[in-house]
This record gives sequence, C-alpha cells and structure tokens, in this order.
Amino acid sequence: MAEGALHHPAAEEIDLGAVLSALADPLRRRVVVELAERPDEERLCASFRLSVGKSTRTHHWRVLREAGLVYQRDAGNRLWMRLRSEDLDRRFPGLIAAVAAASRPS
Amino acid sequence: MAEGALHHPAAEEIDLGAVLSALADPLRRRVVVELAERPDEERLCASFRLSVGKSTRTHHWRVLREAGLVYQRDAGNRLWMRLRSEDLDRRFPGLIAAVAAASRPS
DNA sequence: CTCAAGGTACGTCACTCATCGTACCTTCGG
DNA sequence: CCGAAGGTACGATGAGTGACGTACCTTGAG
Repeated sequence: MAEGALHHPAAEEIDLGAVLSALADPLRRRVVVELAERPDEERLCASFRLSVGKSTRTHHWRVLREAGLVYQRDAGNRLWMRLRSEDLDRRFPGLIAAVAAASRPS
Repeated sequence: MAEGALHHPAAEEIDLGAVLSALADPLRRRVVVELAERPDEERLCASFRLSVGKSTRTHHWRVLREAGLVYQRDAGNRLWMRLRSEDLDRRFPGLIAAVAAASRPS
C-alpha cells in the first residue's frame, strides 16, 4: 500500500482550537513536550512508551497529526514523528514554548 | 443570598490540562482573549453577547471558573468576571499571551 | 521462509461535553 | 408591588472522545 495516506494540514489550516484540544490530553502533551526538547529531531513513535494499548496510541498519533502539531513519516513498519516547530511558531508564536515550560516541574 | 458558592481553585491547584481544555472551546477562548485585552478590568458576564442560551452560558462560566482562568464575583442578579492574570502568568508564563496573540487575526 | 514487532482499521463501550428547555431564584426599575 | 432581566439548577439529548480488543498489513531479524 502506497503511503501518502497520512494527511497533514497545511500550516495555514492549523486551527488553534484543535491544537489546544490536542494539547489538553496528558499523553499527547507529554509527547509534544518531549518533542519540543529537541525540535529538529525526528523520533520513532514507538520510543514514547505510553501505557495504553496499540490502537489507542494510533488514535493519539492521528490526533496530533491532524491537529498539525507533528509531521509523521511512514517507514513501513515504523512511524517517525517530528514537531512542526516552524509552522507552529509562525502561526502561534510562543505557544508551544509556554506549554513546554509549564509542563516542566521546578 | 450568596454564600460564596462560587468555587475557585487555588493558584497552585490550577491544572494545565483543564486550562487548555477550557481554552479549546471557541466561545470560552473568545471570552478569555477579550478579558486579556484589559487584564485588570472586571467585566459583566452579560457583556459578552454569546449566541447560545442562558444555561449554556452558565455552563461556560463554570468551566472557566473551575479551570482557574477567571475569578467571578456574584452581585445578586449580576455576575462579574475578571481574568486571573497574575496566577496564570505565575503558573504558566506566557501562555495566555500566546493564546491571545494567536487568536487575533491581524 | 517465518514470525515478531510496529501501526492501522474497525467496532464497541463508557463517559464527557456543548447544547437546549423549563423552572426557579435574585435584584432592579417602573 | 410587579415584572423584566441576569443566573442557576436540573434533566435530556446528540455528538464526540479515549479506551479497549481483534483482525490485518508491512517490514526486518533470524
């Protein structure tokens, strides 16, 4: 099956409400915050050890992707993920940084 | 007779997830953004002309209050509302500003 | 080749949420 | 005093959500 099935919204289409909804979930926020630690690094989805079932993880990957928070690349039996830092910072300057900072203890 | 039935969380109890959920709704976000324009101004809830029924408005007032976004003061048959700017900026520096900026078209 | 591992698709389920209507309470203006 | 206006309480409802299990697909390791 050809890839390309992964639908990503264009930067201009990213909706603030969808972004905030996506970030409201603790698991998804954790993922985004971890990605924001190294904004240019592509990470394997599987490297986030979320304590939920596989299909639930797939659900969260989709929510993050369709909200425009992350860019995902299908590599056969693996899925790579990268924060859309540039797009997000252009559309919503400082938002991800604020959420990341607020999510850090201390 | 108001017996202070309005429950407000302490600043330390404000949960980021609840704040983001509250901000994810367009109507509530609009209210918060408008309040953020004049952070020290107390406004009448009725001054926000939301196109929903009374009971729905009451619902949103409660969500905003219980998330810790606003402080509400009962004045008999009126309800005053003020953004909890200091608490929010201490807990989540820059968050409200980022959301407000992102919500402005311009 | 075989099979384990990562992901997806689909159906389900319980719960939440935004909305509404109606009834009721509280104040203020006539 | 009476009624209008702002809010609340309660119940109902339809949509959405996060979770699960199972079946299936794709790839790389053995």
